Order: sequence, then structure tokens, then C-alpha cells
Amino acid sequence: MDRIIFHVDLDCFFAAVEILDHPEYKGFPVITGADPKKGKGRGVVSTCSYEAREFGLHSGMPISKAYHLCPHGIYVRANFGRIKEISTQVMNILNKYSPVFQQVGSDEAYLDMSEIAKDMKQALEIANNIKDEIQSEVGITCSIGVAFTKSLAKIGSDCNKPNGITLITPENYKVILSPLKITRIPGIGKKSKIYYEKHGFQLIGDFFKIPKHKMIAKFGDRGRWIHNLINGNEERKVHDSSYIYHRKSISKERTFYEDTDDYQEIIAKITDLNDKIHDILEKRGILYRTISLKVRFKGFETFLRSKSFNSAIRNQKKALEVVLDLYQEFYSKKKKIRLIGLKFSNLKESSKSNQKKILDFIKQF
DNA sequence: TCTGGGGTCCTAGGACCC
DNA sequence: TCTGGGGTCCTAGGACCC
Repeated sequence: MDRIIFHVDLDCFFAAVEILDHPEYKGFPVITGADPKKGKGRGVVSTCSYEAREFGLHSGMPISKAYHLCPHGIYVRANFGRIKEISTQVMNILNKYSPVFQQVGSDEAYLDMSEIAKDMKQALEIANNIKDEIQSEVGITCSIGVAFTKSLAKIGSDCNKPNGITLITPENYKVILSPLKITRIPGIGKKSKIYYEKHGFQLIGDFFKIPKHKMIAKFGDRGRWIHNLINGNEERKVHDSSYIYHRKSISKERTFYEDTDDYQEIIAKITDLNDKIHDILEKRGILYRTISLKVRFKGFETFLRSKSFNSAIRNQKKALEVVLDLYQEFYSKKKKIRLIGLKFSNLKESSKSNQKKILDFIKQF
């Protein structure tokens, strides 16, 4: 029996939240992201409304370029407090429709509807209800992909944007996928696109022409993965509510307003990032075993250096010592630095925080 | 055009152990 | 004397996603 999976994707979510809070922005190009500073700003577009896309803008585009293409746009910094609030409202609605639910980021979720919808016709009705409820209760639109695997549902939610529903079934998947560019496959990005195009593959349909054994002979494990994904041969489950997510790392990085070789400024930034991360680690009762320093030079050349301890610790002073030690290698290069970043990984919950969790749990009874 | 910040996952080489 | 094979850990780099 085929499964029924929904992928719900909120339409240009960050910009939609701005428009919700400022109805007068509706119908105009709204861009969230870095401060464009009259075309001299650093950073990128985070999300933009469909009106802004008319000017060629898209997420990830340098904000300076966006400003040149669309100088009269409404440029705002993302309001993360409101984004979190609205996101929670939407996720609570979605979770009502199925207990087998998985949120991805602030604006996406998967629902396993296999036990709830008896066929595709009913699934389509439910998808419509979800869309209507989010629209009337929250005031924003979403797009939904309905399919028999997670990856196909995700591809589906992108097919009819904004505010659309796409049904992908074992009967129609080849017809729907064939004309799509290969980058619509989640996991194939810029680099893979160039690689596969060199081998003559531009559309997903080009992959359908090659039998599985030839895909494997040509591209190895990647070939097997692509073949399985586009043919709906995939078992990945939608995590249910009992699934406990353990984050694997916690990091902070900052791009300087201007590239710098000022030792004091760089040390001050490293110290600041270290302090901020330790605040979070302390609040959440997290220990780490590995510390990494990221350095990006002028021109975007990027390096990572890391050091691991034998056992998990949380020691702000020691961490700073280690990071400054890792930094020495780069200081001697005498090159201007664009970005500095710190990452803590191999995380472990401190026994104290575990004890607290157990106590909280017992208190319920 | 000139590239944010927060993450995850994968690969590959070298050290080390049995 | 001229070099096995398997496993695990650490480090560095990179692709990709939201």
C-alpha cells in the first residue's frame, strides 16, 4: 500500500510575515535580508515577494545586486520574533491534521496522512482544508505537495507556487517530473548541476531514459540515489512527535562590515562570539568536545581549524585559549579577514541538565 | 553581481590499534 | 624486510538546505 505524504511549504514566508504586519506593503516588491545601504551593503536577500521576483530577485542574491535591479523595493530586516510566532501558529494547525508530523526550519513541514486519508481524492480535500485554515486563521498562503514519498512531496510543493496543490501518484510521477530541471531534485545544487549537465543531463526526464544499472555504472552511489528518488523508491519516514531531535553543533559567525587585519578588532570579535555561544550552552546545559575556528579571507578563501578534547567540557576561558591558539596560524598570513566564526560540536548534555529533565519528568505524576 | 548565518551530511587521508 | 586488513577517531574541505 502506497503511503500518502504531504509537504507543506509557506510561500515566501519571511516576506509574507512583513506583509501581514504591514498590509500597506501588499502588492509591492518586499525584500527581507541584509541592509542594502544604497547598494553598498554586504549580505544577501533572505526572501522576497513575488512582485520582487518580477525584477529578477531571488533568495541568496547579493543585496547590492538586488538593490541595483530593484532600487524602489521595500527592504526590511527579518523580524525573527514575529516569524517564530507565526510559524508556531501554522505548525500547531498542521499538527492537528496528523500526529505523524515533522517540521523543517520555520516554514516547512511533512505530514504522513496514510492513516488519515483513505485515497488520493480525500487527500486532495484535506490539503485544500489545510490551505484554507492557514489562510483564514493566520492570513498567509502555502503550497502543498501530495505524494507517496517525502522527496516527491517536496518536489510537488514547489510545482504550483504560490498557493497551489500538486498531486504526484505512481501513475503520473513521470509525466510531472520529466520536464523539470534536475536542480529541482532536493540535494542537487549548483555544483552537481554543472557536473550532470556535462554528462548530458538537464531535465529529470533525461534520468528516466537511463536504466538503473547504467545510472549506477555511470554515477555510483549518487546514481542509485537519484534513480530511487525520482522513481519514488524511498522509505524515509516522517518523524512523529515522539522523535527527539538532537542538534549536532552550535555555531556563530560574523562578516565584518569591512575586511580587516586589525588584530584587536579580530580578537574582540572572537571573544564576543565565544561569550555569546557559552551563554547559550550554559542555558541549555550543553557540553562540547570539539571547538572549530572558521576564517574567511578577503576574496572568500575559507579555512577551518578544529581541536577535540578527550572528554566533554564547557569552559569559556579554555575555549578562548584554544581558539586563539588556532587563530595564530592565520595571523601570520597578514591577509585581511572578511569573516570569523566559531563552532562547537560533539555535543553532550551535562549530567546536571539530565538530572533536571528526569526530575521534571517525575514531577508530572 | 560579489557572495549572511544557522545548520547537516559526506568524503578522504592519516594516525592508531588489533 | 619492503609491508595485510579492518575498524575507529580526528581533521579539513565542500556540497547543500532553509
